Amino acid sequence: MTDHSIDAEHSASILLIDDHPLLRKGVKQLIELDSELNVIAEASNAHKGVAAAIEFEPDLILLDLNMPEINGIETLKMLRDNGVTSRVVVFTVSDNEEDVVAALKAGADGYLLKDMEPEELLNSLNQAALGKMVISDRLTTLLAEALQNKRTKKGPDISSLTPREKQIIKLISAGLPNKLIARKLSITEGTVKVHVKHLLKKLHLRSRVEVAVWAVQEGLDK
Amino acid sequence: MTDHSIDAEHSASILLIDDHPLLRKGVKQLIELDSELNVIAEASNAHKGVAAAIEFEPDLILLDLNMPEINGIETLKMLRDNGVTSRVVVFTVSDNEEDVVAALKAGADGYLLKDMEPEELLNSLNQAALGKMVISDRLTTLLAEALQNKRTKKGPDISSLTPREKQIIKLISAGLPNKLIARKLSITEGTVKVHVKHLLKKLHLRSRVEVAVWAVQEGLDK
DNA sequence: CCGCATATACCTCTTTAGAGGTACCTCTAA
DNA sequence: TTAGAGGTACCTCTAAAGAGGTATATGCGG
Repeated sequence: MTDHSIDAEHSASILLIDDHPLLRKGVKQLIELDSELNVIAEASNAHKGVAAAIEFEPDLILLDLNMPEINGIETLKMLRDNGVTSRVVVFTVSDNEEDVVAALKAGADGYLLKDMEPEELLNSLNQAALGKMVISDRLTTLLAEALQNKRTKKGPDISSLTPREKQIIKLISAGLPNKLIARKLSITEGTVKVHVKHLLKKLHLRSRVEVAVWAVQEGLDK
Repeated sequence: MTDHSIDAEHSASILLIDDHPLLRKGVKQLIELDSELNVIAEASNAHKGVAAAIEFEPDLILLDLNMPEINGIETLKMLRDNGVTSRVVVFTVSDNEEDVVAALKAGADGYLLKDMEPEELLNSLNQAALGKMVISDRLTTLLAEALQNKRTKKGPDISSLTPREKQIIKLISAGLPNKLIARKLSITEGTVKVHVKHLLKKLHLRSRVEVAVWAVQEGLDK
């Protein structure tokens, strides 16, 4: 019994989703070299991956793009639609611009190429587990060009928000707790929580703090 | 039994701190006309006021400035030092610039003059209860001048923060929960909570959301 | 007319945040 | 050398936040 429950505080749990068993094996062995990282589950396709993500709630999901039937982008959307809030890092051989942009727009928290150095991969995964966006260095130029061409700068999509939700965002950004928001709008706190929940899902954000920061940066807080 | 527990969600509790019994009586009668506002306690001096604030945890505190022995500004500082996070609105006859600036720098959430119209007072108190800063109209010019003369624009004081606390602020602004902050700094979640607690007290803020918004607006989030 | 989106309400449940306290260690200034 | 500030750790306790579910009323476009 190697139940190191104390380590639970400090080691990040990882779910691998990739259709190549050999690659999963290799990545798993590599990751196990790092005491801060821990592979808690593996999945060979989108359906199994989503199920595993829901069951194990990993801190981090390593997701392959080129999978049969359902590709990585679709898998990522399925994960988000099923309420999975784990950090998702795409791990693929494709340095195709469309793939990179599509993954990031779909809410990926990172995009790593499979030909990177093992030490670099471990380092990147640690950063990702800590909430940092990780992108392979080779992609920076590509990303810069993608941003120049299309002003796709919007991560979250404001247009999908209802008037009520925009109203809630302003109040969150003013630092008000749900109870005060409820009083101000003359609705119950429970209803405010529903709106906040919807907001987080639509914007692919993880907490009201991220909503507030995003709103202030986008100038939506007034 | 008139236990309108349902109204508790919607009516703001108020503590009056003023050394004039007659004025307290008058204000209380006025406030009781508004079903959204409810005077739950009164105090005639600073000590009783602080004790009452700790005991009743009112949503809003109406605070007189000109009191014998301990004045309103000192009372306000005592309240904050004792962990009272209620909204505090100064209610006084003084339109003296030093008083206004001192009250606001000490963390007052409003500054209302006693010669204002009753309806206006009720309206202002409702706004204050909802988290809005309320200032009597007559003071706007005065405030503008005060800001021109001294660049006293800093509400919270950044200089009092330790390096560790500034570090925590950046991570909060990045949207990280305490657990991830702890991992990133290789300390325990409990210790992170201690730092956050100190931050909130020093900056006179009420939640990590307010910290994040403030940091982003001040450009401290990087 | 139906189906869908929106807004509201209420419910349970778990996790996160925050207040309060004690304690220990290190460094520095009085 | 002592006192204080800063950082860390751990403890309990309450409140807030968020996920999940069900349900009702309204308005609007097919």
